Amino acid sequence: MPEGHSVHRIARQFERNVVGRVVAASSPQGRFVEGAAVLDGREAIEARAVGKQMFLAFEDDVWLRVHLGMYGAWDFAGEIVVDPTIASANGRMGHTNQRGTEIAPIYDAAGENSLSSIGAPRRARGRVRMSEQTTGLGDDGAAEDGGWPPPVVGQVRLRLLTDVTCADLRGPTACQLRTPEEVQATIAKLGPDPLVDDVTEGEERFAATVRRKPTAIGLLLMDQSVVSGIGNVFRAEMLFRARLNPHTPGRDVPEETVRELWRDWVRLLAIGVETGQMMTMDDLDPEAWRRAMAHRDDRHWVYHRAGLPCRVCGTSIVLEEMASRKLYWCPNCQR
DNA sequence: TAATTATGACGAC
DNA sequence: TCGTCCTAATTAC
Repeated sequence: MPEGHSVHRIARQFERNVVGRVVAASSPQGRFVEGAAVLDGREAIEARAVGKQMFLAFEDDVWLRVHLGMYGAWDFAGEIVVDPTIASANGRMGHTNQRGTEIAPIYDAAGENSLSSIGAPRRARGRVRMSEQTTGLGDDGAAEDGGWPPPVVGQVRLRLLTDVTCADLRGPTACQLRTPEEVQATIAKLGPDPLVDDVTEGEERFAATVRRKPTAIGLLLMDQSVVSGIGNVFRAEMLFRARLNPHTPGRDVPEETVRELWRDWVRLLAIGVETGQMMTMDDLDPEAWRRAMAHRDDRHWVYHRAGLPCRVCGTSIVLEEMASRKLYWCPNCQR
């Protein structure tokens, strides 16, 4: 269930571990057999993330488009080269379960220590799930059942295998082959992504769009044609950080506030890509930061805090449905 | 063991 | 505004 930061991290994993290699592709689940057959034996050329979508280019202009939707995830296994940028925040790579507990760290080749945070990319042996969910792999994170390739567990739509790395895709909303033109068309419909587009241009585009719409800002932030990569968590948090009422029509949001929203997204996305977590409470003292990183419940201003006192004013956080998604906000702070 | 939940998005009314 | 699709962890019973 990733928002934009996760998809960018996944694309980096593909760049590190799959791009430049020939893949063996299969669809153990059986629902992408024809597509996998086309990919099989091709070299991966490029990995690109835009908003919540990832595009993998293969030889001969064959592109794979993947959208994880609510439940999708990539599981990496085998020898995994870890991007030092990605590994830096936690000192090791891994993702969090619902409680925010670090799980499935990658272990080094000796299977002993988790990766250190500094230095060149390193090879590791183990597994990593590229989403925010727990893997059920166990806390030791080891994939030491010996066999290669790893046994298929559950519903694997697509398996991409290099000589040393295994990437399993499960539960995606979209997994399809596309032509370069189709990829371009898809990307063209998306709003600016701070990690793809020039941030200044992005700000102009975002501000111009928002300022001419009568639609509630709470809806606009989730609209991928307005801005790419924001999901339900970042939406709620950004609105609180801006002290903005989610129901304010886009065109009524002060220009400077709209621009501040964009700049906030630039900042939060960068933090998200570095840490792998949606840390929306910055300006914390070291102890509070540690707590926030360790426990998901300590990480947000309003998300998932219905009925709890606002961290700023004590008012009970409201939960309401907006376009059939849960929206959390403080009716006192966000006027 | 079953029900619930989830960080998405699309299409039919 | 609904229903639908996709999967697995967590919670309820």
